Amino acid sequence: MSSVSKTIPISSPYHTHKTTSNYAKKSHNRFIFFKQPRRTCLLHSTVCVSPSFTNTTHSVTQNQNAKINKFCEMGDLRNAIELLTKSKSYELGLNSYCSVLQLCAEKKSLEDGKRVHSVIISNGISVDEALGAKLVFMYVNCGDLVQGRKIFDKIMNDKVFLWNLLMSEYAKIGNFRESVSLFKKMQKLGVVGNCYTFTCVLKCFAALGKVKECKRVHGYVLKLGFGSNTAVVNSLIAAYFKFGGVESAHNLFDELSEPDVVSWNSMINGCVVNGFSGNGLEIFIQMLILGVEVDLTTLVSVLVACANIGNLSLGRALHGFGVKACFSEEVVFSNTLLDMYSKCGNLNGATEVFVKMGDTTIVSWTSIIAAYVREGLYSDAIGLFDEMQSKGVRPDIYTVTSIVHACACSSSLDKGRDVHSYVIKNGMGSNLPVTNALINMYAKCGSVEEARLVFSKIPVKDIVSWNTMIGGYSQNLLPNEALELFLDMQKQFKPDDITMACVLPACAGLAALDKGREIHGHILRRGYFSDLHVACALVDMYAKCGLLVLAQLLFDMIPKKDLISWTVMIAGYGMHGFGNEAISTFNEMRIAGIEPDESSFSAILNACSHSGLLNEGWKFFNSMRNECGVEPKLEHYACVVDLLARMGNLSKAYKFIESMPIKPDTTIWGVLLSGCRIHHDVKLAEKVAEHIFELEPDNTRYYVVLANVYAEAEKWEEVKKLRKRMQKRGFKQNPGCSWIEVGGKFNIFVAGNSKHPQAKKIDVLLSKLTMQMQNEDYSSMFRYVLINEDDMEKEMIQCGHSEKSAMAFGILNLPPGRTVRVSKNRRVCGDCHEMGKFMSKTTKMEIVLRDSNRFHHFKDGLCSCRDAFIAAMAGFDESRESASSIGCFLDSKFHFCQCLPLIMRMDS
DNA sequence: GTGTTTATCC
Repeated sequence: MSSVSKTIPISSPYHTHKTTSNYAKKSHNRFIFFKQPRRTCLLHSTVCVSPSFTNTTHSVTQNQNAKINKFCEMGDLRNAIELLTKSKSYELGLNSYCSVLQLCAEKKSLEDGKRVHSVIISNGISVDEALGAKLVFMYVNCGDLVQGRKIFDKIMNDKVFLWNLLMSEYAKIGNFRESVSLFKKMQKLGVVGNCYTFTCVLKCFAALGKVKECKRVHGYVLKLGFGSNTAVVNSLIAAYFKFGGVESAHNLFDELSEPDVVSWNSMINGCVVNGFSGNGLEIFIQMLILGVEVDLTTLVSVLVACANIGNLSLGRALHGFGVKACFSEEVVFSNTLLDMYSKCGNLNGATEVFVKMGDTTIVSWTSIIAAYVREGLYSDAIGLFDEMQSKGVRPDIYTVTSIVHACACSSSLDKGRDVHSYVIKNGMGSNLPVTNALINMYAKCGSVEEARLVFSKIPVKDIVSWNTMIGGYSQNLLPNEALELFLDMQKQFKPDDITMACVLPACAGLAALDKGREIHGHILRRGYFSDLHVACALVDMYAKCGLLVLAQLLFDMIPKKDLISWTVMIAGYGMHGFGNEAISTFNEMRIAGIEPDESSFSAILNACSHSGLLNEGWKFFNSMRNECGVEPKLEHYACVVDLLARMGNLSKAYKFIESMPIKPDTTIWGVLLSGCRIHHDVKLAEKVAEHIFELEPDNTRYYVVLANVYAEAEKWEEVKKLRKRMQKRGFKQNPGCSWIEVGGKFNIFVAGNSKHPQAKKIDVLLSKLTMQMQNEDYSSMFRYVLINEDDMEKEMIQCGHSEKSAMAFGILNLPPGRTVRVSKNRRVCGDCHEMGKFMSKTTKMEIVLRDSNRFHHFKDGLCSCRDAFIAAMAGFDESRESASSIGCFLDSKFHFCQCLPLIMRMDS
């Protein structure tokens, strides 16, 4: 780096055009810049055309042949062919045909070549080795590989150069198999290869992923004495890098007596491709120190290295370097440069390069589109994509992948579908990056069915396909599907760190602690904890499975915590009711120099809600915009309304909602409605409810809340009216359900269903405990009279007390000292909440109950949710009012997945 | 020799 800036005065790359040529001359004595030499014709120098004059009339023949040769020498193909065609067969020597064919080949004129060939045929010339070779060369060089091969097979030439020609031609079109099979045939016939043969065959074996064959060729090459041939060793270096043999490649390079620019480039590129960009840069600097010539390839590789490690300053220097070396007109240079700026986070630089480009290719467009996507400017990226197409540039797989990603990130489902049909129409449907991006797009846009459809149609899936689909299920709150797919995947693939990060949220969603622990073991064995994504997902999983202490322990083990890790921990404390711990963690984060974002403010405000910390909540809310420049969203306003309403500041909460700069949704009004219920404000409740019914007339849950408000005020007429209004809408609710994992097996208790094998034992225990509770006057906690059961639909009122049964099952089946961990898909009912406390006191067992909103730790007759809230709500179960009152009223993203665990046995 | 796909939090 320093050597670059010492020798080259770096000014802005954009202002160097005028002085370019002068500067290039000046720097010539230190660095030699050159563009790649044009591929010279190999055959021109190696083919000896035997001058065989077998025909009669010496002077005429000589005359015609000499004229043709003269035309050929001057490159006048038209006249050469004209003369050839006009001449009589006996006037022409083989030499003339060869010369004309050679010129056709050089001019890449297949039409003319074919004409010469037909003249040869009609003249009845027998094609000898030399003429045959020329014909093959002409056809191959003019792009007709098939015809060339046909003639080659007829003449069976033993000249190496023809074999090399065909091999390299097949390699060029990507038919490495054919190239390799020619090599094998050649060996069978005893044709000894030369350096061109081996460079080509190494390339082919490397491309085919044949490690063993490459090593065999390596040995063969040494035996034949090509071990010090720079070109051959260069191919060996490239081959070893291809298989990750970084050390072998280095050894080969070190032993090279005369490394050329290709050797250096191979080393740099090999390092960069294998993830050692830093080493690549070091080698480049070595090159500069030694004064080795630097070419376009070198610059391109080094720019990629800069992009990989985000070294913008070196990238800029190389920009100037390249401009001075006259590479600015090279599309490849500009494309790489563009991408470097983008990957180093400098969109302006990337855009400037793009705008100033003379010629652009599909790569340029893809790079600039990817640059916008990288910056989160999705609609601009989509706009560029459309502009590109309107200019007649057809998107390829790379472009499509990038734009599908943009659709995924901006939830542009319709555009995504458009691109999908383009993919199908253009036969890109079998490209894995494309299909994987499509799966991701559908999943991110919430259309899991379409995602699954694309996934199912892939015949050979890679690990990205599996990870994407598993993650898609997790994100769409389908943890059972995610875990099921995770099991399927393991039949074919070893999960990697990304798989872990994709599947852990599913464990968290189901509170599947045993499965989570199993995955944790996997993570430890494979050393995945060092990955931040994995570590955060693990902390989150343990927090959501109720093991807050373990979550905290793991969190402390994360060496470099980022915003997400802090947010996970803050949210973890919050959902367990540790508001003060959440606050101190939040403060610690800020001291660590990490600026909070929307999500971390959600986490801390929710934590305040769960712990009823009104003043603190206000403080955080105000600091959002004022100190941190984060614009509050609906979820943040909802937390403040929750805090105000819970504390009885109902009119203040109402005014707060009215003053909101964004339109309040039903959640916000619903939170206030719940507050009205707790504080028995019928009038305000009616007013608030009308706002809700206007916004969401079909959401019956708020009718239920209002019905409870009326019932508690004994306004039975109003309850009746409301019930009629509700019946018109219809009322449906999923069953309440609780589950407990014992010995890796899920035991599910559905409300009102007593089909569990241990139902009798559970009933006996619960009856016994209920009796004890009544004796100890626990029932006095139930202050409210329930709405008359006959008045309301039965299923609406029935709680079924599934959590009670699950807790009882845990007590009966777990050894003493173990914590009973129960999860519920809805809010805990007040009755069961009291039972939980009582159980923890009489059995001396700790019970952790996760409801749809938060955790309740029952210990020694107390609950972590603090019973201040219980007094206001006791006796009301969640089936009558789902935005109930333990903890906060909120139904935000903060809530747990409300799915039931369908997989009964999780052991794989 | 340049460009593309998967993950953690609220």
